[in-house]
Amino acid sequence: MKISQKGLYALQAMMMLARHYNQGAIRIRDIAYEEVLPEKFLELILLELKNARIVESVRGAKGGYQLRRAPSEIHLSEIIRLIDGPLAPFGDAEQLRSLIDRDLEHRALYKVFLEVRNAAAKILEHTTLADIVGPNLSKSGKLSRKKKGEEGRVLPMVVHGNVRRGKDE
Amino acid sequence: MKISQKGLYALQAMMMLARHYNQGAIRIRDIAYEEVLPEKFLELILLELKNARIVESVRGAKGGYQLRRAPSEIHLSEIIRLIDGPLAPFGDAEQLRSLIDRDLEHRALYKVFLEVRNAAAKILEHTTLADIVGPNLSKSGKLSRKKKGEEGRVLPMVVHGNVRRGKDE
DNA sequence: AATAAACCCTAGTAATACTATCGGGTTTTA
DNA sequence: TAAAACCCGATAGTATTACTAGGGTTTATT
Repeated sequence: MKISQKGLYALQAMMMLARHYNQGAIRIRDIAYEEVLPEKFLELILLELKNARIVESVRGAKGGYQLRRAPSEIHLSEIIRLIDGPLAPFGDAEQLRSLIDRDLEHRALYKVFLEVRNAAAKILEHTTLADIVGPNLSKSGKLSRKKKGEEGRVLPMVVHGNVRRGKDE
Repeated sequence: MKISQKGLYALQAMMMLARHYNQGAIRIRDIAYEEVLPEKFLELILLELKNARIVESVRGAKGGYQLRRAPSEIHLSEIIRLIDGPLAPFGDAEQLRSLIDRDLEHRALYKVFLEVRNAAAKILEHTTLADIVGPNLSKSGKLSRKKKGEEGRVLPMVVHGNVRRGKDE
C-alpha cells in the first residue's frame, strides 16, 4: 500500500474533524486553511468521504462537514482503503490468496506479500481517529470556529513537494 | 510501499536465479521465457540489479546472469527498495521520524505510518531468497540449461493486466 | 579473424495515475 | 433575495509505469 498526497490530505482533514467532533459542521475553507491543504482538492476528497458515508455535509450558509460517527469508530484503514486502495503491497488480499493457491512457483513470494498486508491491516484496522487526535476538548467554551485572523499555524513546512526516494526505505 | 509490476518481475527473476545458484550464468531470454516476462524490460531490470551489485553478468556468447551472493544472503527488502523505493507507506523512515519530531499536530499519524513501515521492514528484512525458493537442487546432474523446446510452464496465467482495486483491503 | 551470441545502455513512447484547478449549479440560511 | 456553502463534471499539467527500439561492446567458437 502506498499513501498518496491525497490520502494524507484525507487523513489530516479527518483528524481535524475528529478534533472538533460534536461541535457542529466545519467549512471546507477552514479545514483547508488550518491544515494547509489545497481547498478545491480538499473539496473533492470530502465529497468522496461523504459518498462513503464517513462524513456528512451540511449545505447552505453556515454549512460544512462533520463526522458521521465518533472518532473512536473510524479506523484509519477505512480512510486509506477508500482513497488509496488495498493495504496489500501488491494486488489485494483476495488476489494474493488466489495466487498462493494457483501459482506454485511463486506462492512463497505471495505469502510474504500477504504477511506484509496482514501486518499493515492489523495496525490500521486497530487504530482509530480517536487514537491519533488529542482528547476532544469539547464543552470548554469558545472553541468552535476560529475568527478570521486568528493565530494558528505553527509548523506548516511539511514536505508537500515530491520528496520521493530517500536513501532509507 | 507499493510493489510495481517491475518490482514483481525483479523478484521473480531473482527467484529463478536463486533456484539455479551455482549452476552458471542464465541468459536473459531463458529467464524471460521461463518466468513469462517481457524480455527487453527484464533486461533493464537485470541491469539495475547488476549496477546495485546484487547480480553479476557474464558477457559474450554463453553469457548471462547469476547471483553475486548466496540466496540466503539476499533479502527481499534489498530488491524491493532498489526497484520500488522505501518500505514506508508514505515518504521514508527518516522523513517520518523528522515529521514526528516537528509536526506536532500530526505526529501521532506519522507514528502510525512508521509502525507500518517497521512491520513491513521486519518481514522483508528477515526473508531471503533462500526462504522463498525450494531447496537448491544443484549437483543432481542435468539441471543447468534447458534445451530449446523443453517442457516447463505449468501455470503462467498470472494476473499481468491492471487488476488494481479489489474490494478487500 | 570472422561470426554470431550475449550483454550494455541510452532513448523514446503510449497509457495511466496523480494533483490539482475551473466554473457553474444547487441548496440553505439570514 | 442575496450570500454562503456544498455539488459535481470537465480539464490540464506533470509524473510514473510499463514497455519497445536499436545500436554498441564483449566474448566464445569455428
